[in-house]
Amino acid sequence: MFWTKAFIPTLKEDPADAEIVSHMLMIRAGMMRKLGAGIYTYLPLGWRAIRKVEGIVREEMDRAGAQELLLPILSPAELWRESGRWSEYGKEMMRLKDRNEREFALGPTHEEVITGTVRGEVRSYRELPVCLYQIQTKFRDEVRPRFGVMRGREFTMKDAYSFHRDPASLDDYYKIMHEAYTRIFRRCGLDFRAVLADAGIMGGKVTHEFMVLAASGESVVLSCPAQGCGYAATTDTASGAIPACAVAGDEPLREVHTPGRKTVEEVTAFLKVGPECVIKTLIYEAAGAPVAVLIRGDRDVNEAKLQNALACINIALADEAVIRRTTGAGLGFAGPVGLRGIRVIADHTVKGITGGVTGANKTDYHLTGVREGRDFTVSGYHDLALNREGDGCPRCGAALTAYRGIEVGQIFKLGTKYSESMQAVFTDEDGAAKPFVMGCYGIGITRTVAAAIEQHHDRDGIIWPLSIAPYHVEIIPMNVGDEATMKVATDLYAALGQRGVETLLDDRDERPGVKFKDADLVGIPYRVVIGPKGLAQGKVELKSRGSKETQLLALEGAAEEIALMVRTALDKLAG
RNA sequence: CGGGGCGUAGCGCAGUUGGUAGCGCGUCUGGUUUGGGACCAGAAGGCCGGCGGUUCGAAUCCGCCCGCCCCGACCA
Repeated sequence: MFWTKAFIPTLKEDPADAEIVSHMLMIRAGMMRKLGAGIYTYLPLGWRAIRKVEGIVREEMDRAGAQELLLPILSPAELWRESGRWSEYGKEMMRLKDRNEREFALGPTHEEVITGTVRGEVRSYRELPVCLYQIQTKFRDEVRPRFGVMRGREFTMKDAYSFHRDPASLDDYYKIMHEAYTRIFRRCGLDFRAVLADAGIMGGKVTHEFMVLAASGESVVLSCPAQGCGYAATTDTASGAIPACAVAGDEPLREVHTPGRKTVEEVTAFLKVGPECVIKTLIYEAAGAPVAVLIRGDRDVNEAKLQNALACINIALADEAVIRRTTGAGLGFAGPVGLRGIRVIADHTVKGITGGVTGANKTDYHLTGVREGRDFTVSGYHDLALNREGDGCPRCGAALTAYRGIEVGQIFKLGTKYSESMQAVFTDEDGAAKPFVMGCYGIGITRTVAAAIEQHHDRDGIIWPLSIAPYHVEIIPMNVGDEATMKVATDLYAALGQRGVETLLDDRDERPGVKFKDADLVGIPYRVVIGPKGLAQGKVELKSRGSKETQLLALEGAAEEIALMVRTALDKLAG
């Protein structure tokens, strides 16, 4: 491609509304433009990078035995009612009505559609396992779209669904997919980790997220530094030993006046005790019913764990009216002692507390000297705490360390959640109708591109991994007015093209500085400068983006040499 | 949805006693330049987010709406 013919609108300045590097660079390098919050137009350069990632994903999915198909974006509400997610999915799902007031969803994910597709078509265990995938646009009405393509409302995703005869077959295939994902992200040139995760609304128990390591990542991973342990999990799902606190004195239960002290911070400052003495009491609403959740005052509740403990997806902190109704007190004075007519569950950190501080269920009063077991009991203890750095590894006990990551993929063992609710069954060897055992496997394509930029850039711009770069080589003729220079440039361009090297030739009549700046910004891995310095010796200058040194290549055979370099580097990434 | 901020030329921004709008970059023309975002001269480009109000007069004051960004609860 010749730059003068290409649509690559680069910008000198950072866009005002971009916060993170990948977002700024994708705009500045002319890869995309914003149309609305979380909605982007992909310009040719951005689209090429996206298609590179898609290509790698396709190759690896095919290698793993999956077959590509294309499901519709628009799906009737009926299908979602079958699985229960029409109501369960909540506001995140984009919904619309047709002219006859029939309801539809814009697919945020496709378990229902694929299950509806396979159901009735795959009838025998002999046809299993089967895995189908698509690369397609997904819609999610995110509460807060942000960070460019990282959290968009419309984004490209690869989603695969596998159907199995039994859990053992799913287990085998899950491993194959795990391996395929590892190959994909390695080929994309990413530094990543597979970590244990929470299944959330997808259902199922076993799931891993693939995290690209980046300080700008929205996910936090807790991992075990101990040699040979290997435990790593997102904070949504991580468990870990929380250090016990010294048991406070065994004072009698006493009511104290704590006017206006609502938060743990205010109460502990007022009573001159540590936050670990407080039994924090949060009133949640789970499927409309209030639940009191207790946790030690120095800890926070992990809502993903709470959802699992309550087996309820729609949970939220109750508003003040509900709190008043259930506790008889204003916000900030709830406590488990004497709390009636409401389910009370607690995190393990609450067990055995003596001399504790809790709300008195009476506005402006707290209780001190509270003893678990004597003054109150709970209906169950669960792991509800948000773990953090320093907590003990659940496998080996070593202190966990934390790092941030961008979630680019997730694989799930769904089990029979969808096949059962949607009556998708096959006939097994014994003649019995059984629900498919399912797995599903997602990759955020557009997010992967952004993650790659987060990991590969410098002050001047993007430094593409060769495998996903929009072009392999950029040729910069120093003086486009000079016939000899242009002859060398266009000959090299043609020779590289013949050898399958994707090349961009910056034939703009611009000063060198402008072209160099844009070349750095756009980040094509190899740059060939054709100018008087080299030509005087019959040579061209080759430089890798991101490296300082330039090497001179003899004009003769330059195309051959560059093509070989590109091929070798790509092969190396492909493993 | 709650809290904070912003909407003025393609992009980045200025614009306070209220008097019909400016700077830098980019674009176009001409010239001089040409190894890391050149210089000179000239030019084009604005329903000042929208609607309503106050006023002789509104980018500026008031109200409502829309859009965008950031901070808190979600997920590929």
